[in-house]
Amino acid sequence: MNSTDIANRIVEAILAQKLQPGARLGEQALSLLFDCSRTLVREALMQLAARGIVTVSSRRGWYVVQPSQAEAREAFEARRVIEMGLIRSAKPMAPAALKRLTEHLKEEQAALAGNDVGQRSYLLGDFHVCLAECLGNQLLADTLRDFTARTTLIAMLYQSTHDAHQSCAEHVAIVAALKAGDTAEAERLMDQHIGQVQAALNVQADTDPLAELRAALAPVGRPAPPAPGPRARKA
Amino acid sequence: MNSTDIANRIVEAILAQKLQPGARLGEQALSLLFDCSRTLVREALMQLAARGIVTVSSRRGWYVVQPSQAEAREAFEARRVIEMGLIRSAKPMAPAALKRLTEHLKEEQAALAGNDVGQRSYLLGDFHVCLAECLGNQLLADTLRDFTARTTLIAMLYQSTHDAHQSCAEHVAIVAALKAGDTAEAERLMDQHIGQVQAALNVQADTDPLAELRAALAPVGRPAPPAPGPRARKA
DNA sequence: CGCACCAATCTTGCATACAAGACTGGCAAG
DNA sequence: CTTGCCAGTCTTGTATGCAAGATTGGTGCG
Repeated sequence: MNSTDIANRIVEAILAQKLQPGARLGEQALSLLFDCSRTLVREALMQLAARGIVTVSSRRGWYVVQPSQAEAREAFEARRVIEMGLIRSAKPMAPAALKRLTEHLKEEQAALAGNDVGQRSYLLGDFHVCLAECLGNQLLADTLRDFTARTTLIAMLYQSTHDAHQSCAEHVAIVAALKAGDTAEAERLMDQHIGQVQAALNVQADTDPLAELRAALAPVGRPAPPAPGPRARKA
Repeated sequence: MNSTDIANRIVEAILAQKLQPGARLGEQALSLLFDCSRTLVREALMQLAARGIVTVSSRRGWYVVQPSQAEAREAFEARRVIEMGLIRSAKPMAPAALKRLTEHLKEEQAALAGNDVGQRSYLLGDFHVCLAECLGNQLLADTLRDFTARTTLIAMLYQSTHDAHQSCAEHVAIVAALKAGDTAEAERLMDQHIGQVQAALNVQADTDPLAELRAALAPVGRPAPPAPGPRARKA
């Protein structure tokens, strides 16, 4: 169990939505959990900080990042740029690569049939990483994994209502287009797909900095109280 | 002087071609240099390892990465995908952003006039980072910085013969196209530019694993001895 | 002369100790 | 009741110590 393993475990937990944005990652707690010294935990957290997945507040603690609205926009924009560009410049895919993607889609569908929300979330995100690998670029695949972790956190933070079944169907359509050699169509579908995911975010927060608190503190069984209008400050 | 500062210093040194690929980065040497304990150096190196800029060989030492041919291809491909996609999806640029790019071009030209090869290399690479920032995506800009460090190392490793003056002229043309609002032309120019840089690599090494040694050990004042043909092994 | 072996040395891997900032809860003064 | 203060506790920040693998240079044997 070295520091890279610990970092990977944390990333996987995020991809499976088992770690919320803002979750505390205490050095001692992790060292107990992984049965090692704080040194290794610290090294893992440092690596994740370099990848923009956790942040450290001086002498206060380590936390899973909570992307702001602007960062959320950048993350989706980045994924759109990379994935569309990747498809655009793709050469015809090898049969083995297509087979692997098809296998992945099967796994997604199996997870949708089951009850494991974590596995479902993980596979839906991993599709994009898998696609990058199949298109022949491990470097971009690794980059996309980090960006996917970020968008997963964003989806949790902004209470995305995106439907997993729809996502999977879109993945299927993308692979079908690739299989047919129609990269232009695949690119269009990918653009639409990322747009769908992004559009599902609940972005009311951009005019109401207390939205998160308000939602969290809303009385149970009733919808959150509406945000007071700008005039309310003077009332 | 914290670990992030140390990491940044190392990245800057690479971008300025002051650290060769394969350069040894001993923990103790760096701790002496930066007047701190090995702990901080180690954290910095861990961050850089997570970003793919250094590697560690167990109990042997830390080294600046030496990208393979395949990794070189991936790095250029990744930059092409990101930068072209970024330009393609660019909205018309703000005057302030265009001003900043123009300033940058001036700096490049000043460096070309001067003798500081490090500054020259740094600015030529930083243009791309700067462009990404001006196009409004800090996340991709940071990603590109790491990829640029990588391609800089590749250029050193494969003895690129690319001309700095030509690169700068191409940057000028790209900014001109952006200023004119002609993103299609800018995209085309960027594609061509990255292609030029990539094409300047001396890729004879792919059939001759000893190319590096042969070049390094060539008698001064004469070109490197030609690689013996495949038959030479039997001779 | 060549080769295997071994000790000395160097380097990282990991744990632990201690220092110092940040937060919490209680207590007392207003 | 509110507010300011202070001690106790928790958490990270940094250095250092020791263990163990890797390398190297020398030495003795064949």
